[in-house]
Amino acid sequence: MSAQNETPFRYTAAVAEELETRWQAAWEAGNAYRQPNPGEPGFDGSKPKFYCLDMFPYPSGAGLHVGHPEGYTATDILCRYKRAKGFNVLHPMGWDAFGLPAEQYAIQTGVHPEVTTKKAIDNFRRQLKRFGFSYDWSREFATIDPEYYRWTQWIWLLAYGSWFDPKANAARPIAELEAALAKEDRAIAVGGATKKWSACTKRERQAYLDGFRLAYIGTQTVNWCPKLGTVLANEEVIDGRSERGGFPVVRMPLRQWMFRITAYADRLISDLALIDWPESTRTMQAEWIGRSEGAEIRFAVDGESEPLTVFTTRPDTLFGATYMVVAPEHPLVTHAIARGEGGADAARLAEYVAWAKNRADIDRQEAKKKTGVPTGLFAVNPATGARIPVWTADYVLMGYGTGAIMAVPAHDERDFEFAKAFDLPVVQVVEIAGTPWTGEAATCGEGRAVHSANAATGLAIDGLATADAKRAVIAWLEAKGIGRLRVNYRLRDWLFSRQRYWGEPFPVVFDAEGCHWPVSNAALPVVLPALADYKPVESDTPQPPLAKAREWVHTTAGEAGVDPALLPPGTPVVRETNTMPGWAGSCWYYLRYCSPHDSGHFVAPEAERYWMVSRKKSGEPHAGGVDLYVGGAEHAVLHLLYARFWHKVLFDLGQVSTPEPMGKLFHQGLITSHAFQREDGGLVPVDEVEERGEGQFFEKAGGAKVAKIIAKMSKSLRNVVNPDDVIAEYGADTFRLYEMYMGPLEASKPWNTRDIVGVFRFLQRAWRLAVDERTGAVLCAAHADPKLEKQLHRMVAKVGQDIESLGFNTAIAAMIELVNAATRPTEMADPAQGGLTRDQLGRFVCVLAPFAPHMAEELWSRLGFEGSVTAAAWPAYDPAMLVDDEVEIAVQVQGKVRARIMVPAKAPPAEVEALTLAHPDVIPHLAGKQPKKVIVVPGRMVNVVV
RNA sequence: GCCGGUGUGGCGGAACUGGCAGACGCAGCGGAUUCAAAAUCCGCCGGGCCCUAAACCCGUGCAGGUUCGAUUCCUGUCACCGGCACCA
Repeated sequence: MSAQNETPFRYTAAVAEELETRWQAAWEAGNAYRQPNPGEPGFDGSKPKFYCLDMFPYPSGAGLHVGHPEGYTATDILCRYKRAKGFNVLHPMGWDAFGLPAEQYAIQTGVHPEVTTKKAIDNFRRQLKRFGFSYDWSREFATIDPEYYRWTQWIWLLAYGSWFDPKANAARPIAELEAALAKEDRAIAVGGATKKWSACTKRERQAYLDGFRLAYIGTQTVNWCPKLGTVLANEEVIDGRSERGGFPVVRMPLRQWMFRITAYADRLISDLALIDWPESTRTMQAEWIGRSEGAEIRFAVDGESEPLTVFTTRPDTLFGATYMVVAPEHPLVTHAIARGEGGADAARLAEYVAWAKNRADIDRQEAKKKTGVPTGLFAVNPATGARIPVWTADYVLMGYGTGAIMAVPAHDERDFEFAKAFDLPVVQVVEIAGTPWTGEAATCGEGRAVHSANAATGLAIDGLATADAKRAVIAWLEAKGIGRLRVNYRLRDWLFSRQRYWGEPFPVVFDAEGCHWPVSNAALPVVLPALADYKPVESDTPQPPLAKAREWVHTTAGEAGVDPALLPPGTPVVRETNTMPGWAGSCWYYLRYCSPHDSGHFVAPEAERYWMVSRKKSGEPHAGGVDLYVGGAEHAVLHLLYARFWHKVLFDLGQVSTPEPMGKLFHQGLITSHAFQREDGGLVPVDEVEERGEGQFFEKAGGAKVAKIIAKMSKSLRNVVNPDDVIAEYGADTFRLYEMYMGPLEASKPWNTRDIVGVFRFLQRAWRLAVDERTGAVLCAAHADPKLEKQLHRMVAKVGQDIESLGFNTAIAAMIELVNAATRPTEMADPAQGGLTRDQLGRFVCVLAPFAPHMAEELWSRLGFEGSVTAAAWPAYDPAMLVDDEVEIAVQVQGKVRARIMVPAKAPPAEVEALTLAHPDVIPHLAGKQPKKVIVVPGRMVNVVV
């Protein structure tokens, strides 16, 4: 007799597959997860709301990997639980489909990105649906949908039409600024001179306003990646290489569209305090923005009309500034070369600058040996009055501060190293307790000022602590008019153009004079033209592929949709051929989900107010809108910073209700895998290794011993797990359960296929509690076992708490414990004896439902309960059931457990003490001595100290 | 170098605000059932000492400290992971 015949109704992969696809179809047909908006039929305004968002995926051609369903399962469990607890739940899904990853895949396969992307989306959708996630698919969209990117362009135009008003510390329409300039006929800087607004040309006015727009065009030193054929944002460059692909990046000046994110630097830092985000991510953002407080000091330079301005965080060390350094790109270096002070030095200087410019960032970082040459110029230290040399060196970066420093070798390691290398003077001006000055090394940190007084200049700070010395020097600088307090940021403006095809076109055109004109909102979207040859141009200079769409590029103002009030319709114009970066669409997609089909607004105001406005327990409004945002930590300073910036612009302009987009953020941990490592550190793919004996691994070829290590999943290591395979072998419910049972959601943890069977067996046991494997009949206990009833209450309470704190692994453990306790022995006279009653099974199934929704729905239906388990309320528990009448407590003597006793839970300490001291296992350890002290922790333990 | 995080059985992990270390799962071992196997059910499962058991001792990276009591708090230290990195 075969096993199949004995237990034909066992829960197997085939059974799982059948019931999972059947229920998925039923849920879809019944719109089980459709969440209406306020004002729509079926909307229940009496319920609280919960907006739970997953980071939407890039639909790559490789399909879903096991990391995607980790976060998605977690949010699905939470959303199902919240629905059962009576919330209106917004839980949408969509596709982040523009940008480099999708485009690179298209280039690899030689198929147009539109085709590959749509195919990839279909595949991702199919895979996600197979997991049974409870998304409201009626809200689905992709960032490549013209009806979506129409609003991406609209938001860009909004930023283009705005400026940052420092007085309001907020964005304002640029029309207000323009009106004020015209009304007051203000004099503005044009070229080197100033001119009245009324006397300025169109182009001059535009250039001036471009200095204020939040989305502006300007010439910047950009990161050009020849291999990718595009420029990249600072955030996309890691150690001089592209974040995507790891290709070298060079820096070059280019006229590009930018976002004035630096205007928001302060608010982007300070508002981090308002949101419930992981500390690590907030720290990373704060460090990326890099606020530092210090002073700006202007040094007079011999023979130069303009002073040399530096930024320093240590103005208190001004007396120790013995030389100055400017970046090789600094304009003063050009002057110095032209002036040729010091004869032969001019040639050396020019040579050094050329060398430094061509030196890749990577080389700069590797060789930290200081290099530099004197400019031949001299500046005056305003504190000492001394003439100090001005050098140029590539350890000073043009992109930070003013691109120039005052060097204080005594108290800065880099300056010290440089001074030693080129024999420049070193003067100690700070005495630091615990770090005596030897002259052998720089002493860094705070202390007291020394050798810092000069009667001639009137500055004397000797003896002052660093903080006071800073204040004193700044006050002196301000009085002298040669410096001031200054806050500096590491953050640069955000480069927003890409020389790629697969992105949103900019809704802007240029006239013959090179002036830019916005496409009017009514003419949106500016649709990405179909282009057969979309490949990026691998070159040393940027060449956007869209330039190849000649008919599209060369058009008229009227054709392009420029407001006739701005430009006559017949004016010949060219379209912008750069496209927006992949980040554009993900900057605001969470808003679109609130009203994805609204054709009149980027988000319907009423929907935005309903879904995005939350209140804290105290009743005050929360700064952030989305109640829970779950995704990987790799976007900590990219997507998550950009989205905050866009949201703040929209907030300032009255388009959204909250200053922050995401109230609570959670990063799921990385799912890693195994790989094998040779003694020399080289990694060996898993399929080239065999196990001989217990935990001993050897390379198949050569037989060298290798060690099993944890590594990221990668194609080259052939340790990538495909979710489809796992679902085929065990079903979606098992997959969901396995990923949630692996460990804490936030921890990175290794995939171990062998362990999956554990949760599969749990589901089989749960099934067996309700279904007779031999007959398929429903099986229920006739009478409730009081002990099991109590455990069921505890399980309901524990799982509910654990879901709210995202502790899914322990929640599952609690369910397993209950099922183990309720499991019947193999040989049972009457299957209706033991196990759980129908009522108990119903409650268990409700708790199981968020985790394994398909099995839960099937059991719910088989047990004959009304409706769908997806609509059932979360079971109540009786708090009285959570406490025991009698508890076992540990009895310790000198902190060591010597006995265990059963006592009533509410036994008075004196009684416990008496029981303890009389205990036969305790008496020998007292050794006849009188206990000094007895500590009783009610319900837990008792400790006797002798 | 700086910042953040993590170190618990053979493995993944559990342990609420300091209170019985190792829940739950995997692997392993033993038993019941079976002609046999699978499946199922029951039991054991950190180390030492020991024929076995009781008892005892050790044990949460390492070394100290605070405490009646430390995986949990403090100091130092090592290792690994992530981020930043000539940022003035």
